[in-house]
Amino acid sequence: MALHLYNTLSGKIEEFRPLEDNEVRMYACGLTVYDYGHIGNFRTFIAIDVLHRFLVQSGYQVRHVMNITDVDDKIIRNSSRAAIPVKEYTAKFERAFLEDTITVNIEQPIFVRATDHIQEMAKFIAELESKGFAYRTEDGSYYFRIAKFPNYGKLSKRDFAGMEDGARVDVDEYEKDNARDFALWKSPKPGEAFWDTPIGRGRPGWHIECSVMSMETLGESFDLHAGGEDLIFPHHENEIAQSEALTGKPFAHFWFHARFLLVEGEKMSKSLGNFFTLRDLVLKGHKPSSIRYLLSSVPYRNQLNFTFDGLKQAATSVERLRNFWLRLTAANFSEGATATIVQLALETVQRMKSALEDDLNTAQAQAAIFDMVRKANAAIDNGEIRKDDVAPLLAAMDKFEEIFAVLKDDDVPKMKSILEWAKSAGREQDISNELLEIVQSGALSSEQVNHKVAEMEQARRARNFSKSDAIRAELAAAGIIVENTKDGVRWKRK
RNA sequence: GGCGCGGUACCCAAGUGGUAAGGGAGAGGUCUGCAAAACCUUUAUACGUGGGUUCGAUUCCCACCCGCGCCUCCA
Repeated sequence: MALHLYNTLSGKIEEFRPLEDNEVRMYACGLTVYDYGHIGNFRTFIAIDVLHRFLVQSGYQVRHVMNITDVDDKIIRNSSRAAIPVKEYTAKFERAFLEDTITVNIEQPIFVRATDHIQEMAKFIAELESKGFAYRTEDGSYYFRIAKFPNYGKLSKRDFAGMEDGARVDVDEYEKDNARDFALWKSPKPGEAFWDTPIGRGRPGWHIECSVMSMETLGESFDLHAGGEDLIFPHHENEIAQSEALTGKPFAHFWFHARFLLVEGEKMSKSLGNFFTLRDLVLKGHKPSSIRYLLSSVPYRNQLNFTFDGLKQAATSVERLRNFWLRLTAANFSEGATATIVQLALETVQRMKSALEDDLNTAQAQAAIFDMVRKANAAIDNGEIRKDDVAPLLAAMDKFEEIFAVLKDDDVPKMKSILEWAKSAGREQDISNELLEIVQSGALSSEQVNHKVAEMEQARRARNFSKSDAIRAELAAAGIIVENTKDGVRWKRK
């Protein structure tokens, strides 16, 4: 079997084959930086990241470009309201977005910024105009002429054939030839930000940036284009129209769309009060690893119901996996190997691979690792695991980690920096006690903890339990949990 | 109205034409100075409702009910 993905363009699950043998060129629509990224954004970005990571794991060279939209109507409006330049307005959110991608362990793509490509966009539009696909209106805006592009609608499966030029005229857009024609370039209204270009003053329409930047970085035809499901129409449909009108070649071959999530069973919206940015959740004391785990646990084409209960469950699940990893690395096993265990590890790797090859079925991949963990834990208890079994089991865990990226415990420093941000951004009132407690567990260095734990062990061996309990309590207060297992003592941060 | 997706145990959530993965939670037990971790057992006569096809359907078809998405900005 090989990787099979649902392709929005064909409406079917297809085998994914890159245009060039070993290289995958993919482009993803990133964030419009007029605000902080919310969990819906990150559900999509994590789905794309899982794809990226799995392609790498499958042996491909991956060239993954993600755009940052740093000019659009909302940005223009908000920045002019705040009376600050566009660039200054977006810089803050752009920085936050880049930090957030690191917070949830997104394998870094090549980021490209819309405002760095304005001149290329103008050139692109000029070429479209010379080929008759674009026209200029009286105010200096440019529109794409849909009637010239017969395939319009092929991605979103819409039929525009019945639409004649001028058949329906939108009163607000009286300058357009056809109501469906979309903006390539917008002339500035008084006071609005603009760029000077050979096609005049103005700013790009929403869709043009992705056509320009993807073709510039990946070529006229590339393998895969990704985004949230809402982008299918009009954004991606329009990108196809512009791009293929210009080049006459197929644009992206695969179209990958992640489904919207629900929050507590309802559509996320500010008015319902269930709208959360990534930072909101961390401030409430939720670990980035829990968030990532929950967001990746439901296959990307299924609706995911994001709940706080689910977030707690995710935290426990991650904990279970981390505990197993610790147990495996800490315990002393006898010499030799047990064939059934080695076999189990190999089967698990295979199960994960098959699951992910099946349109990235993350739920099944997770089920596979949990099956292994349960069986291996039981085997450890029964003394059936020996030294040479550890490496294959760890290898399976590593394969899992390469995709899901939740086992490595670096939550505390990440949460700490978000805590610092909150203080500097005037969000003190949103800092929860849970967050403070977790961050506090990072206060003691590992050396300090090791020292205390050794002291505690000494007291325990001397059966001085009042002293050992006192140390245990002291460490617990500092957010350190000490565990005495059959295999010896170990500790972890809360 | 057009196009599309889904309704599976207490919760989250896979999946299959032959009678239901996984996680969480609950209950009981083992281990343990305490705590934690771990393990074992247990928790869906059954997959929205009603029909149909079939030897057999949760899985296919039809209708209905409910939820969700796109059709204007939105991951």
